[in-house]
Formats: sequence, structure tokens, C-alpha cells
Amino acid sequence: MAVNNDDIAQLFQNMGTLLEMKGDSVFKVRAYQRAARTIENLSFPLAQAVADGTDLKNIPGIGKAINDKIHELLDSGRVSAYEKLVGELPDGVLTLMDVPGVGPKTAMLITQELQISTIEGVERAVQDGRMAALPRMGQKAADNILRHVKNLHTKDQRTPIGQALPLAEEVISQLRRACPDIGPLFPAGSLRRWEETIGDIDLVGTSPNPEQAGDALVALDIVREVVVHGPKKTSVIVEPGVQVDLRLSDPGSFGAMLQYFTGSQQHNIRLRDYANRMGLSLNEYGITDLSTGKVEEFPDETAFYARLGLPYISPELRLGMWELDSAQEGRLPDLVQESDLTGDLHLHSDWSDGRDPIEAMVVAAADQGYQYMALTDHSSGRGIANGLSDERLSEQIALLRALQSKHSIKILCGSEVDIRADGTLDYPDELLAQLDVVVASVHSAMGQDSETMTQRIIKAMHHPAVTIIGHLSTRLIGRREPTEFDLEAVLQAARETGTALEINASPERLDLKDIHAYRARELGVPLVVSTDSHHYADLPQRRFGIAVARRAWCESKHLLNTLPVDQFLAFIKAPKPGRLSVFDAALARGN
DNA sequence: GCCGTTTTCGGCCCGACTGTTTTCAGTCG
Repeated sequence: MAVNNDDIAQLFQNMGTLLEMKGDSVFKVRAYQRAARTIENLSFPLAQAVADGTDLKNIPGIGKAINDKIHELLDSGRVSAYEKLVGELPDGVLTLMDVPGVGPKTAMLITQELQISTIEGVERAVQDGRMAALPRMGQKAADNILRHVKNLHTKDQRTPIGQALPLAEEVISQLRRACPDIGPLFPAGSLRRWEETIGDIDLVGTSPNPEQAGDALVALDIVREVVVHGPKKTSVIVEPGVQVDLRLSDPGSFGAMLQYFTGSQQHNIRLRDYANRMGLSLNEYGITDLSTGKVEEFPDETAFYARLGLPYISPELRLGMWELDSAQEGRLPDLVQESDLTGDLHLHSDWSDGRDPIEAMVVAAADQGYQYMALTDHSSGRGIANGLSDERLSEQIALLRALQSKHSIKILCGSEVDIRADGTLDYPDELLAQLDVVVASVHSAMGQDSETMTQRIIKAMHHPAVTIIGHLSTRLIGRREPTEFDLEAVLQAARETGTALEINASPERLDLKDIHAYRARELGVPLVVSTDSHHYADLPQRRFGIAVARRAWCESKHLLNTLPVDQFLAFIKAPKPGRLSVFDAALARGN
């Protein structure tokens, strides 16, 4: 079986944990954890890189020892040092770490003293009093463990950003009503970095009276449970089971606070390491000159980074990967923004499974400030989505052409055509040829093996009418796993055939995902951010798609639908694969 | 285990909070 990056990252994460349990150097532990974080954020598969002869030691955080272990894993399917560690430690220690509040030390204590290796065993040990009797334990600590175990059953760990962001906005609005003297108040953490799923909601703001604001948070009706409540930090669980952390500062030091709580942890570790070498120390209150002990405060992040001799680094880039090196060298990308989009190329109406009439979608697109839009209802193979028959599509094309005279926005005739299991499309070629934009998507036979799925998608890309491949992996975040396919081969084919790939902005999809979009950009594949709107009110969801593009280090020029309408039309009117030259020319000009 | 505008050896981010503790260990982010 192929070993993917997530498998490798998990192995190193476990190695770090096991070493920590053994009491090994915390720096060694951190090295493994850093390598794990880096590997899960890589845009390319390590297995492929090794096969191509890439020196992995060029990747930050990977040195000789970890490089050797990766090679050993890829060659033999196992890592002897890891197996030895697992053998030395009690069974179940890693399992117990799944319980929040149970770290390496507690997991070791429980497994060694009570010979417990399962979550169920932990539950029983709390109930019969054995847990509380352990050294450095007590009734309260034991009860807390039980509470977390119970939560494990009810709540699955991470919240999709599409749910977390509105929830954060609701908590902010309620907190403001309850405590009007709060100043600026923003989501920080993974939400501000626009990660596709959120562990907990970090809120950061300013207040003349932070303790009062914490009290107000605890008292909100939506709060189900208080986790911690101290003078500087308050954490609660709100309905429907998401943790919210609140930190407040003086306006004068807000920049340091926001930077600190935006993270990521790896970004902050690297930034502090960098600062230390300048004789500076960073914390959430400011920057301390280590030689004088003097603390400088910063009202905003731009000033904070500037004190370190760095340009502002956008939160979407703060992963502790390559952003610091790029910042030092002045090579940070000028990231694409929502306002750069010139059109939406994936919109449904009530002709198929959308909720609104065609004209409502046209008006909504014009309201976004777009120069063009493509209506792309489903093809007939989507029986359940009320897909359009050949006749109804012909009828719709005629209607759209007629509608154009009433609107200044360019209306493009399109379709979201099914890619059938064998890679053929759901409409005859003559009909497809009449369309301006064809989004070809997989909606069926998602269980195909990787080789079949890869060939199926590539075959669709070779079709002269196919403009864009829609939601490539078909995943639904937290609900449906992505299909299996060879990303590198698909990206290669996209480039060769002049086919664009969609970043589907619907927050339940976000497909391409960030690291795949990153790889696509690296390989010069034209990308599109479309909303797949089924309702006129869905068009603003482009913000989620733009966030993915930004996390992929995309500038405006990397997206096809930032082109002015005349250039975009030139692209779709040119035959494949030569149309790529239109995109490449824009890429070279940098617009 | 990784890394280097001062180093191939000697460093390695930083603080809040809880629970069990009379001064701190463990966990989290």
C-alpha cells in the first residue's frame, strides 16, 4: 500500500509522544512534532519526492535521522525505532492521549499504575475511585477526565469552518451586547488562518475591563459549560459543543496579542526563535529587548512584524513552513483578494437543483460586481438533481442568449456535466460545443480505485469542450471522504490539456483543498474560484474559496476568473490546449 | 533531533490556568 504524507506525519507525531512519555529530551520531542506538522502541510507526496530523488533534508525540520526513517518506512513499510518504542511502553498509552487533558505523563501514570489501556477502562477507574487515588491526582482531576471522556462520545473533534465562522460571529455579537465597552473583537487562531476545520474558536480583543468581559462570556445563554475562567483567559463550551477561548488586552498591545493568538504554533515557535537571535523575546504583551529588559508594545500586527524587520505576513500563510524565509527575502506573494474576482463560473438555478430562478442568479452575480457569470445547471445523469435533458439544455441556452439584452453582465451558457464512470460526458458533443463554459464533475461511482478514477478524470480533461474540472475530490468535509486518485497525474494532465481546476468555495467542499491548490499553482495549472451556488445568497461564500487560494499562496494572476472579461472570453474561445497561452501571458504580465 | 549573517556544538518559544500542591507539574495552544 502506498504510504501517504498523513501516515508519515502521524508516525512522527506518535514518536514524539512516545519519546515524551519515556522522558526523553523535550527538544527531540519537539523536533519530531515539528517534522509531523511540516509533512502534513507539504503540497507534494513524500513517496513521490523520494522516488524522484529529491533530498528531503532540504525540507525545514527534516534532518538526517528523520530523513533516514522516512526512507526506511517507504522501503520496508516499517520504522524499527518506532516499533522499538512502542514495544517499550505500555499498551494503550497513545489511545489514552485522545482524551483532552490527558497528556503523556498522565497517560503513562494510568497505564502503568492501573494497567488500563482503553477509554472504557479509564471510565471504570474514575467511577470506582482508583483514578482519584493515583499520586498527584484527586477527585476533581478524576472527574475532569471523566467529563472529557463523556464529551469524546458526543462531540467529534473539529468543526468545519463553514459552521465555525458564523458561530464565532454570533458569539461576538452576543458578547458585545452583554458587554458594550469591549473594543475591537476578532476571531484569531485557526479561524483567522482560514483552516478548513477549526479546533476551537479563539476570540481576541481589547477592553478596559477584561475580567468583566470574561464574566459576561461565562454568563451567555449559549454557554453550555465553563472550561477555564481566570483573570486573563476564559474558555467555555457553547452550543452545539464548540470551545470558545477569549483573551483581551489593552489597545496599546493589541498587535502582540492578535499575533500571538493567530499562530500557528509552529509559526510562533519559528518567529520567536528568529527574534531570539536578534536579542528579542516575544510574548502576547509585546517585544522584550533581552539586553535591557524593556518591553515595547504594538497596537497592530504590521508594527509588530516591522519591529522584527519583517513585512506583514498574512494569517493564511502562518503555518511555520516557508513564510518566514520568504518574508525575510521580500518574496511574500501579493495574495489574491475577493475583489479581484471578475466572474463566478459555477451557479445553479431552479432549472436543476438550485432554489432560485435564473434571473435571480444573474442579478446576484452582477451585485457581486462581476463582469461575467456562467449558469451551470446539472446534466441529465443527475436524476436526483433534476438534471437537464438535451432538450431542456437547448431551451435554456436559447433563453440565456435572449436574456443577455436585459443585462450588462456577460451571461455565459454553461453546464455542470457529469463525468460518467467511464470518463465520457453526459451530453452529446454537438450540444457541448454550443456551451461557453463546461464544468465537468464526478458525482457517481466515487468508490473507483485510484487508477480508474485518475484515467476517468484525465479522459474528461482531454475533451475539447471541458473548461474546468469541478470539485475534484468530491469530498464533503467531515461527511464524505475524498475519492482516490493520483493528484500529480491529474495536475500534469490539466496543464497538458489546458483544463482549469476549480476551487469550490462551498464551505462544505473546499475542493481543491489548500495544499492541492498550492501544488496546482506550482505546476502552472489555471485555477478558478467558484461558489457552486444553489441560492442567490450563496454567492458571498466566495470568501471561503478565496481563503483556500490564499493558503495556496495564489496571487490574482494564478486565478483564471480574475481576468478581465475580454481576456477570459479569449481563453474559453481558443481551442485546447493552446488556450493556455492566454493564461500564461496574463501570468507573465502579472495581472 | 535540528540548525547556523555569532556557532558543526550548544542552544532550542512562552505564558495561562488547574489541581494538587506549600512552590510546582501537567496540559494546552
